[in-house]
Amino acid sequence: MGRRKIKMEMVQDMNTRQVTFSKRRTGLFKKASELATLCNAELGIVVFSPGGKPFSYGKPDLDSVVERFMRDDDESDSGDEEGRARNGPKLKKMSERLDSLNQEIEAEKKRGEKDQEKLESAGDERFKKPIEALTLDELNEYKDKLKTVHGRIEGDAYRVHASSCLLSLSVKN
Amino acid sequence: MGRRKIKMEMVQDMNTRQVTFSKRRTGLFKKASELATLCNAELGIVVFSPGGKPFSYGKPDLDSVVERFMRDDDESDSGDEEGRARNGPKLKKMSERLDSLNQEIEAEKKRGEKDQEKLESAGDERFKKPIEALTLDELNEYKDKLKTVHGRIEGDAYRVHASSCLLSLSVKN
DNA sequence: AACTATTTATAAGA
DNA sequence: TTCTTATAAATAGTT
Repeated sequence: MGRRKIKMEMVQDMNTRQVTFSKRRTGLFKKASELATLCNAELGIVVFSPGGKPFSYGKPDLDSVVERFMRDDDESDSGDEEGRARNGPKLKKMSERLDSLNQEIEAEKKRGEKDQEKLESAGDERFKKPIEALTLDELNEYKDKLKTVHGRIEGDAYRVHASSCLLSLSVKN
Repeated sequence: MGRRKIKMEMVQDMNTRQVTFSKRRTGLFKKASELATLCNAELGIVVFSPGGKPFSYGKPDLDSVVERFMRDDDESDSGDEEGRARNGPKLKKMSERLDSLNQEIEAEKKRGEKDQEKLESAGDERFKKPIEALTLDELNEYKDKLKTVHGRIEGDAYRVHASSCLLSLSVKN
């Protein structure tokens, strides 16, 4: 659709890839809003840029669309394509999902305990209380401490840890 | 993009609208898969046709994208447009969401009790035990009974009732 | 479901 | 990042 046809494979040059993402994300959201308007359809989109930043579009809003989809029992015609579409996290799958999150949380709690031991020996006594009792601010501090203790933590694994703890907190109210 | 330019407003003719939806949904999903491929990006889309049928696309799959988005703390650049994009149901909002669902569940339980009274007087004793103790199969039977008792139940309200009960069950494990 | 005349999206380049 | 423009791609109306 441009000066020349391009191969449908990941754009190698990082710069070009970012530019392509930017342009095409804009185009995709525009198409989405047109579809929503022309057909009075509800829809939601979530995209992560190559850099990991989240973008979203929703009509009337993402939450309601996702919720409606979750609630819908299993009878969706799903799209397909290379990255297969699926019958989303329908109700039945919600429990599996929650289970898996809880397992993650449990696992991370244990890891957290080990980290705490290291922290204690590092002299900081503030984080001895159970992780559920920490405030969000404290959790952020804790996060930084953990980074120090771990030395070099790969971003992804760390993110899971932190978000699992946060989720634990929010679920418990 | 066609024989002539069209106004960006809901297509009036039902038939044309359905055709437009079909063509454009296909186009949208194709654009999505191209974006995902070219930029190695994760993305998920959910759309409801004018007839209310759900369609979805996801790479690697819708679940993981939605989950990742939910976990992501608040720092998303969100898109915009007429149907505003939002910072989705981020972690903090998850608890509110759960609260609201729980309230729904509580309300529906009470309604369920009244229904049960009617059911009892209708002679069926099987559903006296607390709703949490019912199996999914029993719940489905119960569902059908309720339909009978209620006479004519509007689809949407009923759907909320049923899914709330199911969610309640799954959340309790 | 296929076919095109047109409108749109966009790859390069500035 | 924003704009320009040559070209590829999507699609509105038609068959």
